[in-house]
Formats: sequence, structure tokens, C-alpha cells
Amino acid sequence: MSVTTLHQPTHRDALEALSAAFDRGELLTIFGRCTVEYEGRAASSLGPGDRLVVLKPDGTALVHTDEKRTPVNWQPPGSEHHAAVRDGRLRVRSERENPDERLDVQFERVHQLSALPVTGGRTVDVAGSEEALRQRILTEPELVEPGFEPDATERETTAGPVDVFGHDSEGRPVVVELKRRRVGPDAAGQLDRYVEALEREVPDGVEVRGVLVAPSVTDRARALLGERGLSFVSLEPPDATVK
Amino acid sequence: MSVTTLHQPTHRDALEALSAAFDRGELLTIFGRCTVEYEGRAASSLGPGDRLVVLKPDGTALVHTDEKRTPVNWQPPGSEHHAAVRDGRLRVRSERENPDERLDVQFERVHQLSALPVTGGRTVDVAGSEEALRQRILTEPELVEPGFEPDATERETTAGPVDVFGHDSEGRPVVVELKRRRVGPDAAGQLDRYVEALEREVPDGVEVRGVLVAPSVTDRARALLGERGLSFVSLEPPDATVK
DNA sequence: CAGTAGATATCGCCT
DNA sequence: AGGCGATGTCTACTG
Repeated sequence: MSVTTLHQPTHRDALEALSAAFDRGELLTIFGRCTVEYEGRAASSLGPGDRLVVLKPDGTALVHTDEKRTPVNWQPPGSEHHAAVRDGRLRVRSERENPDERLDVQFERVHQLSALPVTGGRTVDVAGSEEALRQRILTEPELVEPGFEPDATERETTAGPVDVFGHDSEGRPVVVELKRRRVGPDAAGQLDRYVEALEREVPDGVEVRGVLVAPSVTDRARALLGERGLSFVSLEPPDATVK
Repeated sequence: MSVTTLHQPTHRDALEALSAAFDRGELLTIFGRCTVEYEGRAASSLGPGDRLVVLKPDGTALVHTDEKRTPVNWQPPGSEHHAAVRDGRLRVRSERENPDERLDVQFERVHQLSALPVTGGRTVDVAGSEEALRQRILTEPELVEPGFEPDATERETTAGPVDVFGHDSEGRPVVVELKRRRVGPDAAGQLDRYVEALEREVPDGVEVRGVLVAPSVTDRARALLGERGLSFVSLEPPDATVK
């Protein structure tokens, strides 16, 4: 495991190490005093300060300060990294097309630069997802209500795919929308759009019911459900602590 | 600028440097072969591999592979980092309450550990936001339509705050929902909720109009707007390239 | 603290 | 490539 690290390198030495690391497909971390400019989907400017810059071989660029989970500036995967020395200073540019956007990091000083050969293990198994909740519904449909029977998942409508589609004990069509956590008005609106789309598919006079399945709802969402004649069933995804 | 870096340290030396850096409020990067376990809002497990772990003094923890913008595992700000050596191996735990969740990183080997003193410049000015689009509307209301006059921003309704509220050339109330980029059915539903909420506030017989202002809409969103009798105006936020 | 909606959201799936 | 919805979304703002 050969980690290459330079301390307080000259900008020219940093550039050389950086280029070599790009070629080897290594992960780069640069810690230094810099300014950052972004232009594309929006535009932003960041004054001088010490930051940690991470450049990934897949084209991702991250600029982190000492706060927050979200980088203060970034470029998504698929971008192209370029480095150069202008006016005696290291500049890293990461850009992509579609959308057209560009990130420029101008270094005043490079405190440390490391090239890290990263390998293996990218995929993570996550439990407690909406999919897990769906499995629970399909295994025990009576959790939605007694007599409920699922007929299809991801059933297509003009308003988009419905999580679970089925019918109740009296044969009425039922749309089920699943959410893994507490929901607000957006989820109620989403369910309503699906129900309205299906109302148009079904013979006149047949009522389409809508059921929102989630751990809990906000007051506003509950009110919205009431207005639209939709129901709510409290249910959590299995094997996970969800508030 | 004193960057502390250890190469291939023993787990015990790594722990010592780590604890010292915590005390000094420094940003920590650890590159090493590790496994990661998460449990909280969901649960996940990540097998052995080389990753970059970043620990921030505000309680943020990030685990990055060589791919993607999103860390493969993380802990949000406000968490508490703890480090220990168990069975001769470095373990970093980051946990928080509300929601109750915990991240465990178990190192097989530590390739490199750096403590970075980060200072200054966290705030970034962003242009081309929805706020910029709102300013544009307020300055040139005729961009919405000839005769449109804004009366309030963030006007409260039972369905939530409306971006811009005003009236048209004939005195009819108008709800304007702003989006900085191309919108889908969700935005149409959101506008519809606001219009319906205001219909209930206004005297019977008075029609409340709804206008969605965005660079463009999807087909489904356009259809939904049509059904609900809502309009669409194509407009982009200023000073930014938005598709 | 909860609710609500924006974001350079990112990401994955499917057409 | 675009549309669409989930996400351990994160983040800011408001009550």
C-alpha cells in the first residue's frame, strides 16, 4: 500500500504529484489555503480559507470545511479534473457538460497533498428501506386492513407507478403509497395524484380508495388526506429504528 | 500551519494522535482498510476495503470510497466521535441521539492518518437560486403576465407559505409558485394545494388563479396543470445557466 | 423541537 | 438522455 504524501510542497511539485496520481487512478486529498469558484446550475464564490479538497478518479470533486456533512463546493461524478500552475499557483479545475458546469480551486498554499490507492468494497447493504416495508405489506396484507389483497406492485398509471395496487374486501380498487418515515403534505399529494389517475381508468361509479402507509403523518398531511377522502395506516419498516 | 501525519502507524499510535486532534478541534483524515457498520434510521453493513474517513470537529463523520459524491456511510453534524483500540485494532465510533444512530468504523490497517487545522471561510455566496428568481419577479412583475401585481411573499396559508401572492389586471388573487429548474408533477401538486387553500379563504365566487414560474415543465406536470386550471410561465433565474 | 420546502440536491430505475 | 421518485437525503427557516 503505497501512499504518496507531500508536505508544504511547491505548487509545481504538487502539480507533478497530482498529475501522476490522476494517471494511476488514485484518490487525491489536498489540504491547503484556497479560493473556490463555481459556475453552472448556479454560481458561487468562496473566499480564502483552509479546506480539504478530495478528487476521486471517477470525476467527483469535494471541497470540505471543518463543518457540515455537505461539501461547501463540489462537482458530481463524470467530471474531468485538470490541474495547472498559473502565476505560480496551483489551480485545480473540474468540469463537465450536461449540465455545463465548472469548479475552480485556486490554491494560495498547499499544506499537504496525498495520493491514496483505494480498492474494493463500495457496495453497502441497507435494511429498513421502503422496499422492506413493501415486503412486509405483501407478506401480511392484513396490516393495511382486513381483507386487503395486493394485485400488483409498481402498477403504471398516467400519474406514475403506484407502490402497491390491490382491492379491498368488497372488491374496490385500492392504491397504497408507502413511506418509510413520517410524512408531510407532499406524500398526501402524491397519493392523491395516483388515486385521481386511476379514477379515470376505472368504470364510472367505481370508487378508488387511497391508503397512505407510513410510521406517522404531520397534522397538515392528515388534514389533506381527510379532504381527499384518503386513509392513513401507521406501519414501520421492519428491522430498523425509525422515528 | 502544523499538519500532523502518521504513515502506517500502529493502532495505538493512531489512537493517540486521533485523541490529540479531537482535543485540538482539528479535522481528521484516516485512510485505511476497514469495515463499517451503521444502525439508526436504517441499518447497513460494509465489508472490508480501503476508504477515506473524515472526522470533523463539529461531529460530522464521512466514509468515502473512490466513487460517487455521496459518502458510502456517514454521521451528521452534532454526533460525538469516540476512538478506542479493541483487540489490537483501531475503532472509531460516531453516535448521536434524536434520531438515535451510530456509526462504527473498524480498522484492519491504518495506512495514513492526518490532523488538519482548518480555519476561516465557511460561507459561500450562491447566485441563481429560487430567491434570485423571486427578486426578478418582484422587480419585473410583468414577467409573470401583463398587469400582475405582487402583494406579499411567503404569504401563509393553511397549506403552507406561498412564494408570491398578488392579483391580476382584473383584481383576481394570483398564487405564484417559483422553481429554479425544470419541474415535475410534485411542483404542480404543490401549487394546487396552495390554490385550494386560498379558495377556502376567499369569498365564494372569487376565483383564485395559480401560476407556476419555472424554466420548463415535464409533460406530466403540464398535464396536471391543465387539469387543475393552473398556468405555466417559462422564466429562468438570472445570472446562471439553468437547463 | 417539529414542520415545511429548497437544493449546484444525489442516486437508481426505467422508458 | 430524460422522467420520476426514494433517500439514513441535508439544510435553512419558521413557529
